[in-house]
Amino acid sequence: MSLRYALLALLTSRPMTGYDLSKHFSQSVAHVWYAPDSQIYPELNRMERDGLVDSETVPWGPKGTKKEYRITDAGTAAFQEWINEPLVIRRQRDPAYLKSAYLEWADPDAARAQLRQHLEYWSGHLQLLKESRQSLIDHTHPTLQYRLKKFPEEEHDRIVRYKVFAYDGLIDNASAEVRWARKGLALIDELEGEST
Amino acid sequence: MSLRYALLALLTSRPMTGYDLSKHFSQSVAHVWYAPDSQIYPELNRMERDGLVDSETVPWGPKGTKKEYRITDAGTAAFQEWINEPLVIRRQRDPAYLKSAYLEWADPDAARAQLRQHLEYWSGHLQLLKESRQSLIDHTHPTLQYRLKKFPEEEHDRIVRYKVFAYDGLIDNASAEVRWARKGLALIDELEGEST
DNA sequence: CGTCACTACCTATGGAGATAGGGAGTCCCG
DNA sequence: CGGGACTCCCTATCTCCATAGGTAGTGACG
Repeated sequence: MSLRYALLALLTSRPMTGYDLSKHFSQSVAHVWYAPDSQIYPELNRMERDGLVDSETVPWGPKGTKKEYRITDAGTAAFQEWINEPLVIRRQRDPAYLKSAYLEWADPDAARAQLRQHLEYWSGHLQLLKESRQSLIDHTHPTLQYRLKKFPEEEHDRIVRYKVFAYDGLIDNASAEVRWARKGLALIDELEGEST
Repeated sequence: MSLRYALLALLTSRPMTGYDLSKHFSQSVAHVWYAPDSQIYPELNRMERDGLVDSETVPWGPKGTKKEYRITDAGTAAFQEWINEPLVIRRQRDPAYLKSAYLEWADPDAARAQLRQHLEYWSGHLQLLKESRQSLIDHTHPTLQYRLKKFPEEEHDRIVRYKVFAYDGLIDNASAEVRWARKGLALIDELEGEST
């Protein structure tokens, strides 16, 4: 059910089409949550049925139209209720760690390739997270700008600091992954001899 | 499909019943992978159908029987093939971070309760991880003992070090979560005033 | 006027995972 | 010998999520 609230969260900043939301989920917000459009469109329909969002059909070009979704009061209330609810603890289940616990069965070069892959993915991710964090701090983050307009100036610092806090956690996690992969590569070199 | 390989991984140490495997998944191995028995039993049946495991019905008490699963050569081969395959990168998707990015909408006490919950969960988890890591190092880890018996002495250090490496990564992650939760609690105190 | 990247919206399908049960046997303790 | 905790095996159901498609309009470029 988190997808629903992730959508509501985005819609608290401004009205958007399903396509806009989908873009966000595969770009900036993807650090916090991700969903393909095949999940988003049906969910938006359900949310409209449940009265959490309103849709307005707006013209787009000579013949086309698009549906812009706007959060309703009921939607805002539902979002706020969710944010105050106790956490649902998610078991973390990463195949990378499962594999790493049995690396003695692996071909050293395959193991190296995997750790390099892990390193590459998390380094890139870390870079993006750092850039997003910075764009929050200097208020160049696009969604943040829409969001801040809805709040008085004296609230801005508070809003930004919570978001930076979230990114700090994500950055710490990503850094740990990068460190871990590097350590693994060194370990393989030590136990199996230098790479070929 | 990771469940299948997690099961094979455990069965490389010794034959087990579905119940044994289920116990492992909710106890020691739960740090790396988790599955409820409702997933395990059907998967074992499919694995037997696919020839990755053999089952032997052994008597248990006067009337009862139990089915002990043993990995086959085909199973070992499949496991090894999997371990050498490139990683399937998993997007991390933790509702705790989604919520934390919108904490300005939350009631401060609810936010505090959530972070305390996060802190408690990860502190406990961290403790368990550290204990498991130690039991690997001093060879008191139960599954490890079975596993080492199957390998010559000179391999033991290598096997243990890979497992410790996996745990080191998990411990680093859990530590990051603990740090993050503490930082969040301090942030709320700073922004909203001390807790009531 | 064609084509190409992009915007916009949607469906089908299947696997994974969580939750919630059921039913039968064992073993020990009081 | 009865009750309770535990062992053992299994099914049903529902949500989530990923993958892989499909259709139609837009706007810019050559």
